[in-house]
Formats: sequence, structure tokens, C-alpha cells
Amino acid sequence: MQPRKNKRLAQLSEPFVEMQREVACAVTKAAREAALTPDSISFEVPPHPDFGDLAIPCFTLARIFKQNPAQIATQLEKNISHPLIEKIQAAGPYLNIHFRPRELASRVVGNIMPSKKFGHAPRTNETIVIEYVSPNTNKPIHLGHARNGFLGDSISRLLNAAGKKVIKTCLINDRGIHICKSMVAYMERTKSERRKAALPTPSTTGKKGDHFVGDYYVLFEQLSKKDSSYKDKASRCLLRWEAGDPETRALWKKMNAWVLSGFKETFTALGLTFDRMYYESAIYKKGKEVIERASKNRLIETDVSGAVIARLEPHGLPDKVLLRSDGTSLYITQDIYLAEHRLNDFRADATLYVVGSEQDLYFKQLFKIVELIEPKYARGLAHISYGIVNLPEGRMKSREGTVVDIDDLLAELTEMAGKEFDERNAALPKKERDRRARIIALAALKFYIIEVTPRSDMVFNPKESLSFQGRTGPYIQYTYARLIRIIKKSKTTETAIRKKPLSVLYDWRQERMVMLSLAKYPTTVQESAKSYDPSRLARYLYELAQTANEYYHATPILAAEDPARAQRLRLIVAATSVLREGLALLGIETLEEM
RNA sequence: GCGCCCGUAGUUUAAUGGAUAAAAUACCAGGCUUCGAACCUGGGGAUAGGGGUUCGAUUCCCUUCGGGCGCACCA
Repeated sequence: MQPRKNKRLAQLSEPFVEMQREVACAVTKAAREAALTPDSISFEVPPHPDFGDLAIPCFTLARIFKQNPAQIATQLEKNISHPLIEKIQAAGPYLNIHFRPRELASRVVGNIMPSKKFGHAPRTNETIVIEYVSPNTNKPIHLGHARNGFLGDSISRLLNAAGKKVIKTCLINDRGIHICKSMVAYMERTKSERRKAALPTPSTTGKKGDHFVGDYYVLFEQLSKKDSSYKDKASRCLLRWEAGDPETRALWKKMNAWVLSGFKETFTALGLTFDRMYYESAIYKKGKEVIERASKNRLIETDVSGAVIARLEPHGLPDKVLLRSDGTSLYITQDIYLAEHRLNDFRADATLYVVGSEQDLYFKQLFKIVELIEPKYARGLAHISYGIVNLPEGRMKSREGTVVDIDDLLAELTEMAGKEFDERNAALPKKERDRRARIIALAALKFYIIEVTPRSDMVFNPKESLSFQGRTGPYIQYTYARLIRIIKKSKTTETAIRKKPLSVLYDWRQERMVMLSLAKYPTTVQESAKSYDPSRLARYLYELAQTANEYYHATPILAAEDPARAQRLRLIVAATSVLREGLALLGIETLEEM
């Protein structure tokens, strides 16, 4: 009897899942229990490969049959037979299954194609807007932004692999009191030089624009610590800005342009791209309109002092001020507008905000306020909350200068990787050396960050991040390069290798490990996408690399005799495909030589 | 004070309520005349404390202790 495919399987058409399905059907048949459907059989991977390829824990079955799980396992062991299964063994409450080598090989390895779509789900009509990085234009991008950016980027790629249309957006916070602070400091510092023609700029100082402006932000903090009048100066600057004072606007425009050109450079270096940039300065007024309208309709209260306040206490949240009593906007002002604007813009089914966990409460408030003003715009809003990046000595503090600047860090990593090349391959042309060094440095940084479960706070150890050994991005890249080298040395092409029929593999204990690992790829991609958690894929890829590494160390490939040689090459080709496509979903490039 | 999150080898990270808690790093001992040693093989080392629920708890509940974040007319 042909097993009935469920919806999820039809979508995925994943060979290993289909094998499980067939086994599930065999189990239900053997159990002879009407209430039992193949869907009620669950599987897991045995903790030790010698146990088997697949295991069925019998605890849930025990509940259905009202019997001891170990008894059930023993009964099923006797009654199940299926062409896929070579051996089935009860081990206490578990039923361990060994597949026939030929079946596993042809189904798993035979299905891995060099296509970029391998592991991808079919396209859906769903559109998802995602917002990430969202920097302020008063200081350069740091490690915290990098975690945000890498998460947002890889989640976007994963959602795309899950068949969704993804719109990547970035909100630039280019107005507000913090922006005025660097402006005030700049005016203060350049006061004496004002009559002269040449004020300092990024080009006269040779500094990257965002770093240039960031220095003035730091200067403001220093000045205001000594002299409290600076705080008022910043407030007055914001009022002038909101009033549209030409001189203030001109300086703001100039300084913002410097910062933005610096950001652009950094985004390019990090491999981050966006479909749409939003500038707070361009939308905050519309946020004001929405709030004023809502307050007229009594959806939101106005305080005696004139401030507009959302009363959230009845909803179990602290109240939130939406407009200051002097009428100026707050951060949330434009977020309220943007929530509905974005849905209209893209007819999005969902909007995801990738923002740090310190803003958990903020997003609860934002989503509740949007719901109070217009329920239909609150649909599909979700906060993807991630943990703080700490240093070994504690939290990064900009005031204490312990913030890890991302340009500096990447430069340092690239230099380290470059030095490796000087030792390994001094003949490498400089241009190629630098290109490879950048790719390896970026892989190290991205993997270090993405590998950690997003929700968790993490410790970034700068020293450790400079190591390219062990569980790192470069380790996976290295494994990939080694495998590619074997294929190249075989004097045949990937396509020729793929054309050879798969029959039997010759070193089953070794090869089985690689195959079982390969088999998990499509499910890992889909589960990572579903849970917005690229760390799962990252850890999987490391495990696969480890398994592949052990394999080619222990097993001769090119020296083997033909048919084993061809079969083993076939397995190597499959592994390179998965490593390459998997890393690409994390935004990590591969190198054929390193 | 109130709310949320977190305590796993020396360190950094894993573990849909299920089999012997998994890796990396550091440390110790091995492996390049071989498909590339950014690699591989072997070794010791951990669930903060106390209750509870469960056939079974790192995981769920309570509690003590320790840490982080939030409760701005900052972002």
C-alpha cells in the first residue's frame, strides 16, 4: 500500500522524512490498532550511531495501549517488516531501526542536487517585512548592531528558503535628542574656527564619517558631565530642528550624510543589504498626525501638561508617553506610524522587528498601542528579541570606551587571516590574499555570533574570536575547501560524478554517518526558519563538517578502486553542496582554496 | 519595590520531558614520505542549593542564593 502523504511531506518532499513516513506506516500496520495513525508515531535520532539510524520511543504508544513501553517495543520488533529496514531491535522502551544501506544511499545522497534550491520549501504567497540593524546616526556601528544585522540577514535568507517573500528594511534613527548632542559638540568645538573657511570634516581629518561624528558624540558626553547647561543646549537644538531652522537643518544634513556614507561602507563590508531604508526624519511628523488624530477620538489621553499619553495600565502594562508636552516627538511616535505604513506599503502578512531583549517591554507597549488605535494594523507584528553581547569583563559601555567597534574588529580579523596566508602560501598575489582574508574573517565573525541561540545573552571574547580553529566558521570553510580539492584531483566533474548510478557503498560504518547527517539538512533549514533561529542551522553545519572531516581522514577516496571510488566521490559532492548552500543561508561565503 | 530573562566542565556554547548530559577551547598524550595539520585520534573535567510534579527532570512548578535587563516627556 502506498502511504498517504501528509501536507508537510508533500511540500518538503524530503527523502529522509518520506522514509520515516514509510516506517510509520509499517508500525501502525504491525500494531493492528485502529486508533493509531502514522502521524502518531514519533521518531528521534539515537544518541549513539551504533544503536541505529532512527529510533521510535514507545512512551506515547504505551499510553495508547496501556502497556509497558518495553513490552510494546519487543512486540513491534517481531511484527515489523519493510523493504527499507535491514534490522530492527528493541532496546528497553526504544525501537531502533537500521535502514538497508542501498536504500539510504540512493534516497538521501541521490536526492542532493547542486541546486541553490535544495532544502528550500515551495514558494508561498506570504510576504514578510523584517526590520533590523536600525542604527542611530550619532555613532559608528558596534558589535551589538552586528549581532542584530547578522541575525536579521540570516533570518531573511531562511524565511526565503521557507518559500516566503521577504522585504528587508532598515529604520535609520536620524533625528532626536541624541543626534543634536553630536551637533552641539561639533558647533562648540568648531566655534573658534568658524570664521576661518575650513571646518574639520571627515575628508580633512581622514576619518570615516561615522567615526568622525561619533567622536563629537563622545565629546558631548564629556562636556555635559562638566557643565549641565549642555543638556539645555541639546534640547534647544532639537526645538530649532523641529521648527525647521535653516542653519540647524543644514548642519544636521551635513553631519548625517557623513555618518550615512560611513554606514554604507560598513554594510557593504558586512554583506548586509536592504530593500528599503526608512528615515525617522521623513516620517516622524506623520506619526504625530496619527497620534493627534487618535487623541481627538479619545483613543489616547492628553495630560494636563499637554503630553499625549497612552493609558496601558488597564492592559497590564505601564503607561507610555507618545508626544512630549512641548509637542516634540519621541522614538515611539514614528514607530506607530511605521507599523501601519509598512503593512500598506507591502501588504505584508507579518512584520518582524529584530531588536534587543532590553526592549521587550517597549514592543509590548508599541503593539498594544497600535492595536488600540487601529486593530487591523496590529496583526502580524512580532518582536524577535535577542540577547545582549557582553565582553568577558562585562557589559559594553560607550561612556567607558569599551564598545567593540565593528570596523576595527573586522580589520583586525582580516589582518589575522591575512597573516595566516603569508605563512601558508606566500606566493599568493596580494589581491587574492586580501579577498580570501576578508571572506575568512567575516565567516569567523558571523559564525561566532550566529551560532549562539538568539534569545541568550552571549559573551564575545575578542581574543577567542581571532582564533580560526575549532568550532568556527573557518573550520567549516576549510572542510569545504578540502572536499573540493578531492573532487578536483579526481579529474572528473561534479556533474559526471552525479551521473554515476548509486548502488552500494563500501565502508558502511563511515559513510552512514555522513549520510545520516546530510539527511537532516532540509528539516534543519525549515525548522530554523520556522523558529527564526539560524543558530540551529549553524550548529548543524558544524556537525556535518566535523563528520565529513572525520570521513575523509579515515577513508581513502581517490586511492579506492572503482565502484567504491565513484560512490565515495558522490558522497563528497553531496556534502559540498549542503555545506555551500547551508553557509549561504547564514550569509557566509565559501572558498574553493584557502 | 514591581515585572521579564538567566545560572550546565576552568572558559565559551549545546541538549521537542526520554537511552551513557554534547561540543569547542585550555590542559595532557599521540598522528604529516599519504586526498592540504586552519586537520585527525585518545585522556581527565559540569547541570548553583533545597523541595515538588512525573514511570522518567538540565528542561515544568515552588523556594533560597547569585547575575542581567526593564519599569524615562532617552533611544
